[in-house]
Amino acid sequence: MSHPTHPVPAIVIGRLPLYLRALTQLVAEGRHVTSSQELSEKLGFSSAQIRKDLSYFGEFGKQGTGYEIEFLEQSLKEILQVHHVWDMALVGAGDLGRALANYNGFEARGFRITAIFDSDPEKIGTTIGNWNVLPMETLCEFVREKKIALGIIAVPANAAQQVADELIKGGVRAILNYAPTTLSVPPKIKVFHIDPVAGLQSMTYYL
Amino acid sequence: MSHPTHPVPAIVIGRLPLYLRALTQLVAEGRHVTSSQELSEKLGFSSAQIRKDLSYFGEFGKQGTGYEIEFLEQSLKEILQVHHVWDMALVGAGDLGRALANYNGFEARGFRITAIFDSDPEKIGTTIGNWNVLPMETLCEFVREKKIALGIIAVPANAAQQVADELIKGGVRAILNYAPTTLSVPPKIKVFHIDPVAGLQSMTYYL
DNA sequence: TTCGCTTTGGGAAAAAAAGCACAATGCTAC
DNA sequence: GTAGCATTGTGCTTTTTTTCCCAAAGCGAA
Repeated sequence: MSHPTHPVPAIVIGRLPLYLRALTQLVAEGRHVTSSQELSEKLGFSSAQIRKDLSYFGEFGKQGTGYEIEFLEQSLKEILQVHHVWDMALVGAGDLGRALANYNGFEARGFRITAIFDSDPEKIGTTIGNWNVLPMETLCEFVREKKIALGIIAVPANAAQQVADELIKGGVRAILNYAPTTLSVPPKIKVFHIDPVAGLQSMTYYL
Repeated sequence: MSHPTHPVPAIVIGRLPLYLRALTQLVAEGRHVTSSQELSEKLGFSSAQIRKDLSYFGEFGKQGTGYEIEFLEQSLKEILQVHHVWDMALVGAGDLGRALANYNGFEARGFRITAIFDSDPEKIGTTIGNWNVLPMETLCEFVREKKIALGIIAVPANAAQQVADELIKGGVRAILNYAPTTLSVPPKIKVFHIDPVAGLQSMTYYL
């Protein structure tokens, strides 16, 4: 059952993709059954935590045996709604945008870049991978037209808020933000922020 | 005072870089004083949480007034040890490695790429930005020689563990991992993992 | 100076998250 | 069939994290 009656803590949702990633890796190794204990060792969470997280969504395991990997994998994909592929609009055709466009790890995990936008006339019309870089002015309409729910921001910090506003105007409901700045968005819009420097800084504290 | 007697929760350390980023932004806007209330609105944490987080390290504010921005910024930099610049070894000269090498947001925030390594003979010797791509075989010795404490892994998932082992053998103490796989490392080694797809997947749950 | 407004720092309370421990159950070997 | 071992799901406990709240203190106006 993938429709819990009680709300699931966001911190639990944040771990599910990691469980899913580990399961997919096990499938690739030809494995069929695993246990919370094994996942615990692979991922560094306690086995009790893994079992409790999964139990928010139903019963997936067999006592004495563990979890049937393909079944749990499929269940998690449905819970996270990545059993079908999401279209995404990528904004920013700089080095980072190019790296994201050429990254071929999206599709297998439920995502696909549908178009790339940039405001630089030098870049508009150029080709990255299989895409033509489109002008920023067409972003909002494109997103609305194609009912795209996800946007990726890969522009400098000072342009990020403006891009976010355009994406949201077009109807995007979640944003993956690579710009090192906090975005201000309506409460319904989800934002996931990637800031490698923040990660580095929290590690150097310990050195 | 930046030497707490009691250990500070890791979750608090994880927020400090975000406070620092916001403060740097305020400085750039020419501001001199702020409050936990203002930071709260900018960052989306409660003001009480911000005050309590800072109070682990001492008293930085003035009652009735708030925080002197430059002073708090400098204090946080010292706490996080990013008041001086850290050298980093980047492994992987693919699209992502190139994007990281060309990213110019590292240095201002306390980090600098010192060398780039790859195992592909086609890439070794080529130039990325100001760097020559060096052969993987020289990684361990280079890191040891130059006493580099930080490594960035930007290689495919199936090569990541091997690269991590080499970095650690050379003496690296923290790793920024872009490969979509969990690394197994000794307990003293810090790992910060960046997986955009995991972020996307935790957002699609809510859509 | 005094009043009124503002804001911090931190003790205490509340809420959230994690861990413990075990009954229930399944598998395998004999 | 039964003994022995493994593993889940979950109620309960403990720990961690967040929030609440207010005394103390700074500032500016009169």
